[in-house]
Amino acid sequence: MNNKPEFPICEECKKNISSIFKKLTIDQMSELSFEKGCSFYKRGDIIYHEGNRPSGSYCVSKGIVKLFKTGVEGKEQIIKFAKKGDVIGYRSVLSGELSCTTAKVIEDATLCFIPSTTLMGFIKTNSDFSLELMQIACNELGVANNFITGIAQKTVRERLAEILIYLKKEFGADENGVLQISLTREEYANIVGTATESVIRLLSEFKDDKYIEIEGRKIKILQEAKLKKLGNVFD
Amino acid sequence: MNNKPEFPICEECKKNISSIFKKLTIDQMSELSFEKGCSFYKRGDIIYHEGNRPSGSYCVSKGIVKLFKTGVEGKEQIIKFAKKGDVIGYRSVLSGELSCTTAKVIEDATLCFIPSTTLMGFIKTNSDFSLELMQIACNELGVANNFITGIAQKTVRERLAEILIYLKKEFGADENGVLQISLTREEYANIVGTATESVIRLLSEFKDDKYIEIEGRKIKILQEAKLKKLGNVFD
DNA sequence: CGTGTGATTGACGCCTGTCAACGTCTGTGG
DNA sequence: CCACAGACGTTGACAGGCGTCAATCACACG
Repeated sequence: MNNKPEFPICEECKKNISSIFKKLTIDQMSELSFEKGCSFYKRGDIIYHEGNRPSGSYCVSKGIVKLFKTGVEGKEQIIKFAKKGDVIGYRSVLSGELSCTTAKVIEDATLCFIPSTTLMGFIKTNSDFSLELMQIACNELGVANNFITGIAQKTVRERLAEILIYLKKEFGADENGVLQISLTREEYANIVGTATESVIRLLSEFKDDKYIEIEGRKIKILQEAKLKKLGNVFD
Repeated sequence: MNNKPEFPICEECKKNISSIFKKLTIDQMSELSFEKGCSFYKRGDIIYHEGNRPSGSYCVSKGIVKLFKTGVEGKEQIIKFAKKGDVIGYRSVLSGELSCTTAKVIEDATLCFIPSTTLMGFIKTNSDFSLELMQIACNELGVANNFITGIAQKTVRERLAEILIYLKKEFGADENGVLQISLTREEYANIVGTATESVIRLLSEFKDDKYIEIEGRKIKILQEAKLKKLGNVFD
């Protein structure tokens, strides 16, 4: 009957345990509801561009967004994925710098826009919220440090195995073990830092070794333990 | 006459423009002076270990400290260097996680220890201080993202050129252009993510190309512009 | 049906990691 | 004072992982 995408309610977001907004007061929640904007995006849409001065941050209500930097030669380096409950674009707002990444939609998404002034207001008046945000930033910093170490020390093969495990853990798999997230070969390459052809060849090898099954962009994890071992992933 | 190393005064640190403590109130400054500990460390000393739960953070008053993660095979990956005015160990305190790096002294150092409770107290009661700290964390996150992109996309040669430029910018050079910071070949390798032998060979090549001069650990930058071009460094 | 994007495969070769041997320097202990 | 150990630096040989280029195929879309 009504095919219009649903407009997200902040209260709903607040209930989400992982949401930073749970620390907001009632008044601040209504302020947020009033100030925030909300938009629907399709795969390929760009939320914000690297190098621009951001006017606010975004909260992902639905869908998946990739954040990437553009290196020399124009090659993308995917820095992270954001899904429901994640806040993106806060780094540049807080540090007062230009955006260091571009945010692009991978899976049709709904995002709420939070103006810088609103966000900064919350930070200045609500220390719990502020601390929560700080925790997120610091956690992300730890993840980045791990990423650096992995990319610097592991082989492409190991990193690819690792990323498959990560994607399963982060975005889940269906009842058959097929990864929920769907990425192009090039996107895989842009995560692990290699050439598209290398990804294709290595995925083929994983398939030959019966670690995974491939059907187009659908990747089914058959032997997670073997992949973990290969990728030096310890839980 | 008096060869004892000088004990740093917080007030002095506060004057330092880059210090986050400039946002503290008078009362908080005296609290900090009262609560803080201070120690002297020699090259090779470890400030804190990866995997431990930290009891506080440290402010570098003098010297240089390297922060590194230990990857598989025990190889170090240097994540960052900290020098006068930098605060280290705050990430795990704020995120409530275990330390994700080890901090080791590279150049004899003086550090002030700030207990977690003191730091958290400041954060909860002083939103300016809190914001300042958040800016530091977010800035560091941006640096990490750059690092990831570089290490994923650039060749070892490019990264080595880049790091030489970075070290000059960050730690300066004497009147002859010799880098102030002194690192072993292995440490260079652990920054750019390569083998020690590769660093040695590439530094030799840079020398042959007259980009640098080498005398033991002293590295003199001869042609910064060429190195910048090689490393794809744009100011 | 032409066009464009993404996936695949093969050929080729260089960059880089690994292994091994050796040189240099410093500090330590006999 | 010398021998020795240990850390660090250097060089050569060698293989193979991985990037690059090019051609082809599959598939969706206007």
